[in-house]
Amino acid sequence: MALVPPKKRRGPGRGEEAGAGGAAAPSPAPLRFPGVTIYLAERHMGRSRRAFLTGLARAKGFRVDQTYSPEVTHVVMEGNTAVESSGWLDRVLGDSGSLERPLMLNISWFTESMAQGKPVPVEGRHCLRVPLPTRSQVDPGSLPAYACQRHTPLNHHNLCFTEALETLAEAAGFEGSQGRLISFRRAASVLRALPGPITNVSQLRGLPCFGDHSSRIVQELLEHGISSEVERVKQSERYQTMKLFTQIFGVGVKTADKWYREGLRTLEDLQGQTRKLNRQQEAGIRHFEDLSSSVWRHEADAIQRVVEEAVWQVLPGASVTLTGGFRRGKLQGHDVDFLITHPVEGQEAGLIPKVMGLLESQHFERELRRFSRAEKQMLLNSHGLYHPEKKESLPAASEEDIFTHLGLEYIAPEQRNA
DNA sequence: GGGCTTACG
DNA sequence: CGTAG
DNA sequence: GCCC
Repeated sequence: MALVPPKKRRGPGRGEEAGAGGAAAPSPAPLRFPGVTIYLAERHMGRSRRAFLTGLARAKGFRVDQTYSPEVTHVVMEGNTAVESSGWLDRVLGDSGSLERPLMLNISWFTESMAQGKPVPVEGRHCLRVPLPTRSQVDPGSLPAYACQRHTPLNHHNLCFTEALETLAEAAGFEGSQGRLISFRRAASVLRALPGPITNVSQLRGLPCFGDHSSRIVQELLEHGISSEVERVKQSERYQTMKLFTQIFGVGVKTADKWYREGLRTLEDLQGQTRKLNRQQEAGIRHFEDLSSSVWRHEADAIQRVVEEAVWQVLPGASVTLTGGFRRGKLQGHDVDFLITHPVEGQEAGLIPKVMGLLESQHFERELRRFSRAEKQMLLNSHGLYHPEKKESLPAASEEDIFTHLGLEYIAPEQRNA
């Protein structure tokens, strides 16, 4: 496995700006969301509104391009119909890239993202509604029955339907119906592999994993834009509580169900009494917020560089590879997975504790410098301590000296696993 | 009506 | 019983 | 719930 080269920071690549007619860009904020490039389709939006929205987004650190290019990840159109959006996309993409199509979104995704000051995860309601009649028929029959025989992109064309089916799968799991769970999941997976949106129930004919129930859900969504069954499930106290509880690290369906039957409903209910939580669950609740906050791809890249540095100090020649969701192209995740290997089998034995120790000592070092600056107004570097106001330098003769000058008790290296 | 991923702590 | 990819 |  090749070593991962230190990645160059991506240039801003704000897209061909400037053009002649573009509204004078008032010093846009630095780009904050690598991996998200917005294109606002002017149709139904109008030039002035488009310029206004562009300025708004750029001020919040979004990249907004004035012309369409393959780098665009999110196309936002005013209005709520995809009837002309697919035609629009066909025109701008030409025959070239059938893969790597951008997300086609209505203005709700844009306004929600502006309100939150960050790109919100794309959900079904953000997608352009697909009208009933249309050409672009999906060719069934040829779709293999196993997901491992199909190409399944992260971004696809049937989010409204897959979300609904995934909800039913999840709810089935909460009721202990593993069979139903897997069936709904397979049906959703099939839709993720289709080359275009389902626009008519007839297109489900012949697709694997689609029986009466899943087909009915899609039909309801096509006809009413909503499925009463799915809505009922999402509203239910049972679903909401089970979802909350099973999100806790260390809590599965069995435990969540037991708690539900005992009448518990909220995280506070769980913390309330000295409930018999095991260590894992206790940590799961304590770090609930942290574990549910999201990590962006560029943050994962930054973490990779940190991990690489530490790993290479301990084991030169080792390779650190990003795996998990980010390897599959996700822009957002809730953890960062690495695979660490070395060409000589066995060399990696015992690596992890060593790397942890190294990172922790780095953390201790960082804390020492932060303490020095914040509490003592002194700058600490490898040469020693410096007081910028008094302009005095305190060369570091020994570590003990530094601790003494900072008024700290000396902490031996083996006690620095912070 | 049986099967629905698998290994590990 | 839980977690992981 | 869907497939065999």
